[in-house]
Amino acid sequence: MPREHPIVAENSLTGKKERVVPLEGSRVRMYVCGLTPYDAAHLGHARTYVGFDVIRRWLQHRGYGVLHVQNITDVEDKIIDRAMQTGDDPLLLAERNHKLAEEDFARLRILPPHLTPRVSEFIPQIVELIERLIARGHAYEGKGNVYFSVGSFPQYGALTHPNQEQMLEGVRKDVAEGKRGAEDFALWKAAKPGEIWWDSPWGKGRPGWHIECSAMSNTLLGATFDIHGGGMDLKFPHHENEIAQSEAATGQPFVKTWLHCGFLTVQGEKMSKSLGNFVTLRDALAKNEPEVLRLLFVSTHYRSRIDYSEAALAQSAVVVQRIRTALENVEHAKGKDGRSDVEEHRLLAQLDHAKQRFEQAMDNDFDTPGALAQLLEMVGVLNKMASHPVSRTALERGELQFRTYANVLGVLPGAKQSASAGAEQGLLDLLLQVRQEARLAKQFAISDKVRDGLAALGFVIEDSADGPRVRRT
RNA sequence: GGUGGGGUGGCCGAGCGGUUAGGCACCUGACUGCAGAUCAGGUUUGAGCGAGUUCGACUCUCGCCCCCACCUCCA
Repeated sequence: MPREHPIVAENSLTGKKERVVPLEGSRVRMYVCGLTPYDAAHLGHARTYVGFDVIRRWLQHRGYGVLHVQNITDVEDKIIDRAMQTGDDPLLLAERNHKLAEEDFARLRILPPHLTPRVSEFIPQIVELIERLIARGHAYEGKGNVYFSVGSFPQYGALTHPNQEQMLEGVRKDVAEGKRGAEDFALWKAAKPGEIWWDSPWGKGRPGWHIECSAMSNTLLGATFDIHGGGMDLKFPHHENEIAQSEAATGQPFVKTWLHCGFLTVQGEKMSKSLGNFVTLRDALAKNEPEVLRLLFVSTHYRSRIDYSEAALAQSAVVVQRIRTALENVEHAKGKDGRSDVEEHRLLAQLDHAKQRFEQAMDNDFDTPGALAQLLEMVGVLNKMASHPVSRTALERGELQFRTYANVLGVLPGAKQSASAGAEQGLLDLLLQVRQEARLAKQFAISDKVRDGLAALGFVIEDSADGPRVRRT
């Protein structure tokens, strides 16, 4: 259990930075609004989930036990529409897309949530919650639909402070059957012909949007929990309605800290399926290392907007390569185990300083750009350690520290295939040997021809004090 | 229109009432046959505009301009 609680985070509910102190011991209960998997996951989704992944990793690094629940909204209008078009079973369609998204997220090194509840698995809990809301006078049935009575919950709007007009404009016109207050929203929708349905005390139907998150979080995390997150766009009406449903049903505060991620934009516009300007995560992963995408995401604060572009991605790739090079330099330096000296102590002290500032940055509302700056500071120190060279012990200590913090951001690149295997490796070694001999004989035209030729084939040769190094592009 | 967030050096992007953010790009030097990597240093006397508070503001206050998001489904 952490001895103290150094982390502060900006709570969307209050707009202020608040100390993160778990409601119960050192255990943080976190609910993140997940995907509605009617289609492939795109980079915008990736941004949000990497954001919460880093938050979770930092909480864990600080000694908290995080229970991470992230739902899958597998019963929803868009899924039903899509399934109707293709003739698919809506639940199977959702499950299929979810599996694909899960694979993508895993490749992005996003830690899987501990629980991934589906709406279709929580129908009894949802029905029970709606019944409770009706019993408490916060909901009513009309023509097979059930609505939440916004008027019965005077505290409505704590998160986004919508005015009356907004609440009225915010309602959906197509589900107005049997509705009393224009600002009321659906908890249960009567089934239309051909739609998926479940039996309920109000007839055949399905849950409205919003209610599933209240039912699932209440069942899995309790009436009150620590952190609830999602994209900025979910604040209104989704999260506002969740608060109303949950607090009206339990009479207890719903969530202590609300965290919202900013958007990924393309040329200044939000990346979304409806705008058609999205890049699927799968495509992005086919063209970029996962660490490059993560680095792009963490180089901006989680609440800020990230403008996606090829140029930004290219810049991230350069930084990832810089990290990889530093680790390679350290690896090579380990072979020549130097002496501990004053310089070594100075470098270790610099490393320690960067570590402290990294921690300060992360403690301060998960300031990943600030933390990244310190991580790159460590890269510089590591390179100095590699060229000094210092003792093997110091190198190993430095490397371990660096890896620990790089892992918090999830930007530690995996080793690239150093070269190749079998006969190819033999040919490569032979060419390098011939090139070395040419260099020693000052036959630079020949040695450069070998280097250029190999570069064209994807093998970059870099000469160093202790021989040539091969890197694959 | 309402609500919320923001406008920082060529580009990306933080913190902070006075002390170098960091990266990318570019230039110079060291190292190298050259290149690359790395290190050292430098470039733009940074802060949308105007006014105010202050010994001092990029950081606080007010006004104006502009951008984005939410207000319909949305991560």
